[in-house]
Amino acid sequence: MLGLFIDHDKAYYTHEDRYIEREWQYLKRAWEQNLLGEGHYVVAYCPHCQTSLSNAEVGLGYKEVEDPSMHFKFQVKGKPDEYFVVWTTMPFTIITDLIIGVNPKQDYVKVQVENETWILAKQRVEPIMEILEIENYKIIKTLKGKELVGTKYEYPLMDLIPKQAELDQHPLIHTVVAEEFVDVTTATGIVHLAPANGEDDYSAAQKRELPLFAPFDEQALFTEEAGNFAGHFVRKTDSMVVEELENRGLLLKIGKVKHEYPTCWRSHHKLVWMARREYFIWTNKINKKVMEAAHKVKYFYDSPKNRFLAFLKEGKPWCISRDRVWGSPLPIWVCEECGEKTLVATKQELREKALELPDKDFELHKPWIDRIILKCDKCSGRMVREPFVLDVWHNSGASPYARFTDQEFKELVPTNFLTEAVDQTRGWGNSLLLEHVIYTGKPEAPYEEFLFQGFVLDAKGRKMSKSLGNVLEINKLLQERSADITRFYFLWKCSPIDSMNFDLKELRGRPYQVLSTLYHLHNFFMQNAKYDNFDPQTHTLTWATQQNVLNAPDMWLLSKLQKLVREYTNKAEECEFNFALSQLEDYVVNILSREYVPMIRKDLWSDDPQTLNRRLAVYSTLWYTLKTLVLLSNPVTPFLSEALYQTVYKELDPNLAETVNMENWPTPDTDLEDDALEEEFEILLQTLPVLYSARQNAQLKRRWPLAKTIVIAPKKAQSALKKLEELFLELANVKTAEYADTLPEVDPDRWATASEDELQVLVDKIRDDSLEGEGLMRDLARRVQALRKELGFSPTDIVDAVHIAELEPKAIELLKPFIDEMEALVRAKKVNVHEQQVEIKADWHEDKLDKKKVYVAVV
RNA sequence: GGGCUUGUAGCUCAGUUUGGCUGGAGCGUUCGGCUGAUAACCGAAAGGUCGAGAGUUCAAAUCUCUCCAGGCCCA
Repeated sequence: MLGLFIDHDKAYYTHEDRYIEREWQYLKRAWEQNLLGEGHYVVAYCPHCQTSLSNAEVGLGYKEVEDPSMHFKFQVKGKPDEYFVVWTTMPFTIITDLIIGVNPKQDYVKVQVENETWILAKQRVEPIMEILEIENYKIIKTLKGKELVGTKYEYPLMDLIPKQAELDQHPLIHTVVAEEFVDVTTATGIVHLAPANGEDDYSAAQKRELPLFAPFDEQALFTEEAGNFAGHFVRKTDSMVVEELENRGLLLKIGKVKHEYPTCWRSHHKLVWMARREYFIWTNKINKKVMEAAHKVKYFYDSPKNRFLAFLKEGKPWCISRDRVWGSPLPIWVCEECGEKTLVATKQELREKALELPDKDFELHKPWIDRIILKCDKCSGRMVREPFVLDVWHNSGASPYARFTDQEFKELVPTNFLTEAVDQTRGWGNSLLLEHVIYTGKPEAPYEEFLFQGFVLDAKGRKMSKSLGNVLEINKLLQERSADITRFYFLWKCSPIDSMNFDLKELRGRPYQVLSTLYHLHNFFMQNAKYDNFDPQTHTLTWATQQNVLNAPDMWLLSKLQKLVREYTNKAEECEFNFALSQLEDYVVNILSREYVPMIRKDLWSDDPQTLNRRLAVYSTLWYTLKTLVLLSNPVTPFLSEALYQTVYKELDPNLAETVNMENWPTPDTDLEDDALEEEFEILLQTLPVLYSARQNAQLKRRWPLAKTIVIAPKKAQSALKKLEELFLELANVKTAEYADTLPEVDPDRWATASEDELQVLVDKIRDDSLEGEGLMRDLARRVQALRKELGFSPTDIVDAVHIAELEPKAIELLKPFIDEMEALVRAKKVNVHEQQVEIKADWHEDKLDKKKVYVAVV
């Protein structure tokens, strides 16, 4: 809705067979390189719904629940009186306990309690003793966590679980390990680890290559391997475990605790973490290549780069299997007889190898795909498909190859530029990279540049959410504000990687002003250019140069434009859109609208055929400048650009391309650059406000012409002003100028002054009759102009007569020499001034001039 | 709890990489002015513990450490 170019003919759908077949090619490459295989993964599982939940789903269901709070002890092997003190809210996990963890860097102590020695974190001694209501205890030794590593403990339920007795033979099982994640600020600072029932636990075990002990089935019931606990639902064994520990004298305290714990968002049952059989891409094996590929990408900003690289460096295996119905199937078949596995990556091959096929016309989805039985190459047995579908991130990460043909893939991948929001660091940015490295076998990303963009927040910097009611609805927004102003605001306000506080009020402020000014500049240009029959094909800049009708302001404007094109392009290419747009903003609002237009206004305010070429030169300058601005802003404001292109540029030059999008990107023209001239204008534009300030100090309106100004400035500034004197005098509305190095001796009462830095400007306060008359004429002309506009005349209309009444005789006298000039200025055939309101064909309008009433009428 | 990141005027942002003069801009506010492209514009004024604290240094918004608060991702 905000404007996108989409090639609908090239749309791709990840559920189509041809996409799936090509996606499978990635898996095939992984399979061939031994990068795809079976493993275990600890997932959140809802025992009621009998399904695993994604992380996002887990996040949905945090609730306060009640759980057992069990303090217990593990006896140190060979030391009947020495124990590790441990706390858990899930007693059932003692069944799958394999190791206990301490933090290597933290202090632990041995505490004498009656005849026993207990080991726990130093800082937890007091709170734990309080909980256990033990008053007499003595710290007898302090040691670092790492000193405990390797200590073997007696696994308490060995007699009930024969498999645990078997595992106990392993040198690392039932020993203390060191893990940074162990927190010594809560509980006892010692954790027991059940790798089958916790993610941290699992990775700690995997790191040490421990065998997995996961004695439960798909329904979360303990299997025979769990010995006495077999057949029970895992969580139901909590109380059994508590009882067994108590019988063995290992239970210290059993209570209840309320805490935040994830529950199933559907059934509200407490989730259980369980190791389940899954398929993995062993990206850890190709981490070096992945890192090399990632380092070659340009990210434009350091923070998203650091974040992406840090994430990739973890090199975690990618679990790609999902237990769902919808999704692209995992194309792995397993032999029921010999356990042989095969990966089949095309429909054709499936047909060839099949023992059984579904209907003639099947698609590559459940349930059809599960009905395909293959013949085992090894033993000719029946092979059935692994029931998994693929992680959706695998689908999207496969797009570079899957969506294109081989030829297109060769030509278009790696692509130049991709952009996504920062949350896609672990999403698309990652999956695209991993799959491409696997597919090509090369340390190369499928994108050369990747811009990770920040999030949009509400005006106060809060996350947008339905519950807060601060969600911005784009449809509503677009009813009131254009897509372009929204786009401009997005890119202009802040760096694309920062999160952005979106404020409607702000959008209506400066962004509106910039676009509105650009639009009105075109209006202004069209009004005048059409009136003078400007023809862009004939009246080019080259023509204007040849006719010698380009003046300093035009050349200054054009020089500044080249700088803008260069800077804007550079910033945009670096994705510093906010800086690019603030350059554009400055050029449109300040340089062009506020500074250039007043410089050429007088040239345009004339019908004189003698000066037509000068006016045409201004139009050629504006044509070139405005068109360049429209092209620069086109990526940001495509609708406005197109509208202006059609109604202004194509209107005056029908030979132009069909759309603004067919135009080339502007490049700076060094021939038009003039640093010296820019410097001179810089001085002029610094001097004028000082002069205006001096005027203001003496209450001398800008409309009133003054006799003389004296500028005290460094030599360089003096010469610049002398060079641009005609323009300076006109903009200053002063008849003559003098320049000095130091303040001359003048009558301080006669001269108004203002200064800034090395610059001081004096203006002559004394106005003779002629200056007063001209000033009065311009005051009155201003009133007439306002009235003309109010009455609906267009600027080019010529009115029959203008009447001004209730003027003093002296004023009428002063005005006389300037009536002709006023007639030209207000475009009237005749200007009449009266002492009283006379009978005329039009209505009199009251106005105020320096607190006195005047009456104006236009016929 | 971990990683990345942000904190500068009433608001929105520059400036921090490479320490250096009195910390800037736009918007907003107040007063005055200007305006036949403009919903604009010009002049002046008020407005700052540069998130807090400590350290390094002749010198810190800028470098280091700790803390506080916000954001994203993960746990």
